[in-house]
Amino acid sequence: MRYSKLFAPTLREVPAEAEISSHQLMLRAGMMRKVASGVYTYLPLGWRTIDKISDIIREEMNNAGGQELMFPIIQPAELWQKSGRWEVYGAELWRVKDRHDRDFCLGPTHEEIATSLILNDVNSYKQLPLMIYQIQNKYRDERRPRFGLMRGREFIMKDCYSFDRDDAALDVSYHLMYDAYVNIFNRCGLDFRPVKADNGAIGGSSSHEFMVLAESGEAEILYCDTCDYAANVEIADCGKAEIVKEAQLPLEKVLTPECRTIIDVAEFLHMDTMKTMKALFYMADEKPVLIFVRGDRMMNEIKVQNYLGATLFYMGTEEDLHNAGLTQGFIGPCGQNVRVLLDREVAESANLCCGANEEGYHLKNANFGRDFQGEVGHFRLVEAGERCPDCGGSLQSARGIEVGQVFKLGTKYSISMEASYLDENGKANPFVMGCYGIGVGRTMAAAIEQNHDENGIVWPKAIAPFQVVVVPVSEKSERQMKAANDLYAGLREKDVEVLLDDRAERAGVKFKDADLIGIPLRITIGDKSLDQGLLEYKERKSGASGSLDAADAVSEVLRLLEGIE
RNA sequence: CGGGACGUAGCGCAGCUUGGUAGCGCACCUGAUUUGGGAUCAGGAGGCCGCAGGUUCAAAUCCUGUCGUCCCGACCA
Repeated sequence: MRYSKLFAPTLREVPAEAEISSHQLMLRAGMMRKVASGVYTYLPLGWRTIDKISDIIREEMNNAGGQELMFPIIQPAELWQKSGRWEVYGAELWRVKDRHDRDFCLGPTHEEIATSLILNDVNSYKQLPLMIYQIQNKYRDERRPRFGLMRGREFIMKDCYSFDRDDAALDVSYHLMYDAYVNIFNRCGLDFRPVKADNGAIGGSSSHEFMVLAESGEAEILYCDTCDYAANVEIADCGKAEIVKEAQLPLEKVLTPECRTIIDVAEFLHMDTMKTMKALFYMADEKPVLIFVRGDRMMNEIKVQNYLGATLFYMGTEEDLHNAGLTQGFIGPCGQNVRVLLDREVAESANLCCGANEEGYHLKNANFGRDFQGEVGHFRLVEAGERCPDCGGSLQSARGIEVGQVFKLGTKYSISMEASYLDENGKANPFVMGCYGIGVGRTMAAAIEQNHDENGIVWPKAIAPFQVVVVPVSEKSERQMKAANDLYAGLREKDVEVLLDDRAERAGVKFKDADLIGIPLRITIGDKSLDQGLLEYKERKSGASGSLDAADAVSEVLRLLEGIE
């Protein structure tokens, strides 16, 4: 590509709307432009990288046995009504009507469509396993689109669906995909970690997320410093801490006027917050429930919701609180009429302080079993520094960008959509499914988050829009242009993606742009070195520079490229 | 959806308090001089000041509404 013809409008200044590096750099490097909130045009440079990532994904998916196809974006409401998600998915589902006032949606994901395809065209165990995937735009009417491509309303996703005859076969498919994902993100040059994850709205039995480690990541992960345990904080577990044995003291009711928060109470009674418990009041499918965790801990909504199996789950309003007959600020588990969930730490600790269910009073030395009852479980967020649940090592915290997720769906969709196959005995069984997603644009953004410096993007070679940029210092110098054109032609012949900066710009501008758009290798052609029969190179990432023989430039460049990651 | 902020040229901003009909830097076009890390000078093009009402002789500026955008929280590739 000749730079003079390339449509890549670079910006010197950072657009005010962009907050994080990847968003700023994609705009500055002329890779994309915003059309509406969470909706973007990919310009040629951005699209080339999207293409490179897509190609890597395709190769690995095909190697794992996947077959590419293309589902429609527009999907009829009936399919979603059948699976039950037309109601459950909520406002995020982008609903549209046709001219006959019939309901459709723009696909946020394709479990329904995939299942309905298989339901019609796959009938026998002999056709299994089957793995189908596509790379396509997805639509989610996000409450808050954010950070450019990180969270858009329209985004490019690779989604894959596996159909197997039983759980054991699903295991095989799942691991094939898991390994393919590891390969994909490695090939994209990303520093990432697969972590255990919640299944969320998609449902199913188990799941892993692939997290690219970055400070700007929206997710918090915990990983063990000793073994390979790693999990999203939403579902992270921890090993047991030693409980200091303590004799149970008599229950005592104390006056605590105006002490409505844990901090107030702890200060007023001169005790540590870890000797208190706090009450969280939620509505689960319209029924009130109280969750108690130690005063210094945070409740884990996901774990509680999963435990309750609730679809509608939200923190109770003051009205809900009133209806349940609770006194805000003084809620305790003793003699409680509302359903009580106790974090296991609360059940295991002795002599905690809790609300007395009476305005202005708390109870000291409350003990599980003796003074209060409840369903015990793991209902709190695990924190960095706690014990690894697998090996007892220390858990570390990191932030990550979720670029992919693999799910074991089981029979959730095949049962609701009545998709089954006949086994050897002629008996109908529901397909056992898995689904596997990769955010392609998000992967690109994550790669930039992880690979940039003050001058711009530093692309990993595998996903750079061009591998080499050839920069003649002056486009007016005939011999520079001759050398540049020769090298350009030679590299193209070797299938190297090369950009020839033939613009009538000063060298400084060309260098700045080359750095900004992040081309891994730059070849500079100037009179000084040409006089000695040499060209100059500079590696974007390492900054390493030197000369190479002009007469043998093509093979020298190929050799240099070999050494760049 | 709750909280906060902002909409003035492609991008970054000033002007608004105290109303008088729009300005700066970058980018863009022409010419000259330059030419190895975002050149200099001269000339030029580009804006219904988000939109709609209202107040006023007069509105970018004051008032109301509306739309859009961004950030923080609850949700997810």
